[in-house]
Amino acid sequence: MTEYIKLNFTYDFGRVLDRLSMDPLISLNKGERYVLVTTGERKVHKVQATGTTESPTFLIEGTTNEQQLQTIKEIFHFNRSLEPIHAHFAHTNLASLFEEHRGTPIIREFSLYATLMKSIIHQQLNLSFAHTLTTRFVHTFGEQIEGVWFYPQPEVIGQLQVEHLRELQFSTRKAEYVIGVSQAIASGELNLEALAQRDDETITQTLVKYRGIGPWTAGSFLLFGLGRPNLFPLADIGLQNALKKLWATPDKPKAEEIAAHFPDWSPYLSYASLYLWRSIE
DNA sequence: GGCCAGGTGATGG
DNA sequence: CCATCACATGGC
Repeated sequence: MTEYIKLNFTYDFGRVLDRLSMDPLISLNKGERYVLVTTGERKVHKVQATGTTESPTFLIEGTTNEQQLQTIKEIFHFNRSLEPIHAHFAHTNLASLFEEHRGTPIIREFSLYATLMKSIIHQQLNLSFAHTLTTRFVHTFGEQIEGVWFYPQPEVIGQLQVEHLRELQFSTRKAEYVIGVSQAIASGELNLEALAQRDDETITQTLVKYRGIGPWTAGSFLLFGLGRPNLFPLADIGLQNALKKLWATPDKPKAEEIAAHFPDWSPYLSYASLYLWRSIE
């Protein structure tokens, strides 16, 4: 069935498509203003913008129940207004940044498992090679449904040997990480859907017990997997570079120098992170 | 050719 | 507990 959505806040879907188009595994059409969403339930949903940035409306195809519709709304930030966030940053030192990127939402990854796999694969790699590796991973072990690629299921990856991923040019360590985390999920020891109900701190403490998941990856899971609003990954090189540029300093700011602004930016640190990343893309 | 990349775990003090 | 280092490979 097709659902119609109308938002009562500024929302720039063009920017959303620009962002999503950086991921080679996502099918979208900028001209026709739609993206095909591949959820963890292995269903394809078409989300198409029909309105404007100031008066945003959307058509959502392929949902068969209310839960799926809610998932889509959460992925696209349709259920949370951006206005309070812009109002909050209007009187901070990031005001110009937020004005420049007005209406940019946090877009979540399409599945929690995919979030972890993608984050681990992307660790310490330049974006170009990271995309190559992720695409090989999905094309080799994933599944194509209705012409769209889905991430593999954890059961499939959990049964692989390190050599299988080495062939795709994974490092030995990265292969171990990906397989190990997949095994934990496949066995039921690690239940991401249940974990998602807990608070940020509990989720981080649970995830970092697994080899290959450190603070950065846990932060990515919270921010991009769950859309949590108050995350700022201090260790992230991209954010350090973005602030260096914004503040026009010769060196990257130290963690303490960045953290000093957290009181001003909270409880929306995630949006500060997101808009800073945008500023260097 | 050297340094870096949307880090992490192991090691040694 | 903190600083340092190996890891693995492509991009520039």
